[in-house]
Amino acid sequence: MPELPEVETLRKGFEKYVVGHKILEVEVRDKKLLVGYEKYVVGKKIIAARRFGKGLVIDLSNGSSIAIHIKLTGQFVFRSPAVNNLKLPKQLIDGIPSKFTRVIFKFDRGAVLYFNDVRRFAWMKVVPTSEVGRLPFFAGMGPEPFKDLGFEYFQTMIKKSSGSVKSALMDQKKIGGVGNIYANDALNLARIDPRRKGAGLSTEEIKKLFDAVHTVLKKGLKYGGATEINYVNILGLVGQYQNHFLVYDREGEKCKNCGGIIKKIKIAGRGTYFCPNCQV
DNA sequence: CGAGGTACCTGACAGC
DNA sequence: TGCTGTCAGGTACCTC
Repeated sequence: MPELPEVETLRKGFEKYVVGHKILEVEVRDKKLLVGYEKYVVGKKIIAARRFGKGLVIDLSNGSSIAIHIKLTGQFVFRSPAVNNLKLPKQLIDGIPSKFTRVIFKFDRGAVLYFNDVRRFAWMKVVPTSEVGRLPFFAGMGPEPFKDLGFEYFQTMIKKSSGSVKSALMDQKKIGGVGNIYANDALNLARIDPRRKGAGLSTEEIKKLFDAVHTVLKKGLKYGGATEINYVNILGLVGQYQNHFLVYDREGEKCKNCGGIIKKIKIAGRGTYFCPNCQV
């Protein structure tokens, strides 16, 4: 699912292919998105693509930005004469535009950016670039791995949380960017039972977890993210991290660490996978 | 304030 | 075949 590695992979794609293009036309097919804001983006050039946690920010040449959260099923797929000449592997999503295409950005030089979203959970907001940080989602977000998440803060945060350690990892207000997949895998790598209360973890365990969070996110980035439902990068290609899950979506299979059988339970309403044998 | 539950939305899939 | 029910996941919002 779109978590830090997936959104970062998408952001890199924007940087490589979309930045520099000028928006000539916007076709909004879903009335929930961008309606009334077309005038702020048409005729403007895309100058940067930034990421905050699982959020994406596209900066425009007129001092406006498009803040985006692709939620569960949002996809951005870029096409241009140059991209069409690339020899892309046969894992392309098919049918763009499709009935799930919600917005189409038409650029100069024959380029097009499709925004697809099956479940329509995604949001897209146009705001002055200087005010992106005031949008509630960004304003409330905690520090994020590889950026400003320090161990001292992480340790304090985990120890004072009253719920399960897994819920704490997934709380965007506590840490930005970690979702269900990477929380499950990080806890397996740190050999910690996801049901445990954060307050009950030792400093040593918290250090292992801190390192594990970074390790699994890095691995996710290396494989271009995970495609569980329909995440794709800017070219429409699926990620590969799902082939390297430690425990996520592997109920009944063997733990890669100890060979124990992976179990699935629910924690705070979320599917939770762990190895009862080595995660204690 | 914090943590848990649920709505949001729709396709996939299991079971009848 | 086709219908019904359940599940999935990130966040907003409500409730305790």
